Amino acid sequence: MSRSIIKLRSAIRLKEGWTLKIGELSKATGASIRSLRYYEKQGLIAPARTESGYREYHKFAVEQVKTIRLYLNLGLSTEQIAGFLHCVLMNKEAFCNEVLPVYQQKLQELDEQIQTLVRIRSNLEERIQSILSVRTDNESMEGTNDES
Amino acid sequence: MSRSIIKLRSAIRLKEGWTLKIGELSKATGASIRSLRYYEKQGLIAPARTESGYREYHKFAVEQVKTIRLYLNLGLSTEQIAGFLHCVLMNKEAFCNEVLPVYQQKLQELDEQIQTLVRIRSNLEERIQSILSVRTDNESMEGTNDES
DNA sequence: ATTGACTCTGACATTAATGTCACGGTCTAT
DNA sequence: ATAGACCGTGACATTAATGTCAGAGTCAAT
Repeated sequence: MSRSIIKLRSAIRLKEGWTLKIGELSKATGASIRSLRYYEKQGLIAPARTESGYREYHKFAVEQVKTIRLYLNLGLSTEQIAGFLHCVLMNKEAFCNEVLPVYQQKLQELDEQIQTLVRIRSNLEERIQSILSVRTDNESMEGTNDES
Repeated sequence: MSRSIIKLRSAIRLKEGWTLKIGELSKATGASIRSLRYYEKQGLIAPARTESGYREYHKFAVEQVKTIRLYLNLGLSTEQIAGFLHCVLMNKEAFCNEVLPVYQQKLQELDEQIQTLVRIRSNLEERIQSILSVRTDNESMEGTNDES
């Protein structure tokens, strides 16, 4: 079909670097192709499409995806990220009012999780010490039977 | 069919309290019926069956289930628990050699998880402080156009 | 006998991001 | 035009314990 149009598009893409295909974006960002498609389904990124259906990412998508991954690494969900991504891509984070409440909620969740883990850790530590002290006692009275 | 046998069995159960049905065990332990069946499938508990197929738990099963839940609350998996449950039900924990390595591995996992969460927490805290300080700066410049 | 409470099994759902596979279309260099 | 690399969609899997439902059988009291 319209070969000439496709060739023109290709020439532009190659010469000016305006767009990336999904594999190129994946390499540029470290996100897997699978993840890039997932981010799109979650409404975090909306690439254009070529006539043949290929995703066509603007070069700014590289920074956009890196930003998404930064927030994911903070433990935020794609849904939470979707709530302020549009703003933070255009402004400094501090000027996006949606960010702070999400951060503060996440901070509270983290504190609860840490507290839980630390409590379990203490319990476990005590039990280990208890076992070790019994072992020490028994070593000092050589002659008793260990069992599994 | 053999009504007399069933009646005899029932009489024994009621008079001596030798066995519990699953609902009774559930109430006695706080574990849901669903969970009790799950523990059985995971090999943690093996109730007898009546002629009609009902689970028939020995009264010691109450302590057994409470023990299982104690270990689950320490974050151990049913598979790990299965590895030493038999021993700890008959001996003191300290005499079961399978326990300590599991505890130590779990302790290490906990330390890693806590470390990760604390790291994320610090990052988040910094970002929150950064946003708050920007907000404060802007408030104090109310009406001025100066910028540093 | 009937009823209501209890039990049985088996199956599907839950959470969230990612991996992986199958099958088929597109692009590009030869 | 053909091969090989790339891309598309859709589906299933992953983890672990638990919830929930459906359909059917059992028990006990009337």
